[in-house]
Amino acid sequence: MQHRSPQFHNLRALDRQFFARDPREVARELLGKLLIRRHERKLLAGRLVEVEAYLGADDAAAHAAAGRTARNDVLFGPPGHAYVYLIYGNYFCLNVSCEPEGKAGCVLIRAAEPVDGLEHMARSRGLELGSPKALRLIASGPGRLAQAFSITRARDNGKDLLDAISDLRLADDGYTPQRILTTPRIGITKTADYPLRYIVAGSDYLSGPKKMNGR
DNA sequence: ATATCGATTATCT
DNA sequence: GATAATCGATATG
Repeated sequence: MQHRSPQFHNLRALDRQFFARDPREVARELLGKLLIRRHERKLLAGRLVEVEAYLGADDAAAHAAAGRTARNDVLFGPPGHAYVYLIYGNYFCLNVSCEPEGKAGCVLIRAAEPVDGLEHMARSRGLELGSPKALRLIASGPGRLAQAFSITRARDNGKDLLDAISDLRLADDGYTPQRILTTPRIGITKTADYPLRYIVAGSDYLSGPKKMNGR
């Protein structure tokens, strides 16, 4: 018997053209969309509440700024694909490639509200679901989110996130966030003043200090 | 060949 | 609020 979550009514794939645009537009419109993962026969899902745009040569904080390398190759490829990299030797970060093929740009997926597969994600994060704070710790940060969804570079870098068959994808269930705020990006030193972080106002599942979240 | 630096997080004080 | 952990990419000699 297949369990079907009520949140998954009217699930639509996103268009390739949706991602073939400036990362700033894509980032803003990605808020509220679903990240969906199939892992070890489990369905995992989260609603995006925090993302950041990274541009090309004119954005020194972007991995693409120094040009195309083996590491960032996906950023210069077709839009809508996963760019996964290791950060600080400890965690992975998930990005979606943007812009038409040949031009670099991406959106970093920083936080999501857990929607389905909470038990499995909590276990991946080493959390006990009993405590009220556990929900907030599942995917409130790029490293945490990758861990919750079992995302690694070896497993996921380069994957097409629009393929309905893929075990990692982005989809639209028609939900639209009420209010969106922009702030400077978190954790960078170069071009640190660009307001390229987009968050769902008032969400309980954001990363970073409260002052960065409009409170 | 060696040193430094991160698009972070957990665990302290 | 401060710091250790940890390793690949990049800078420096």
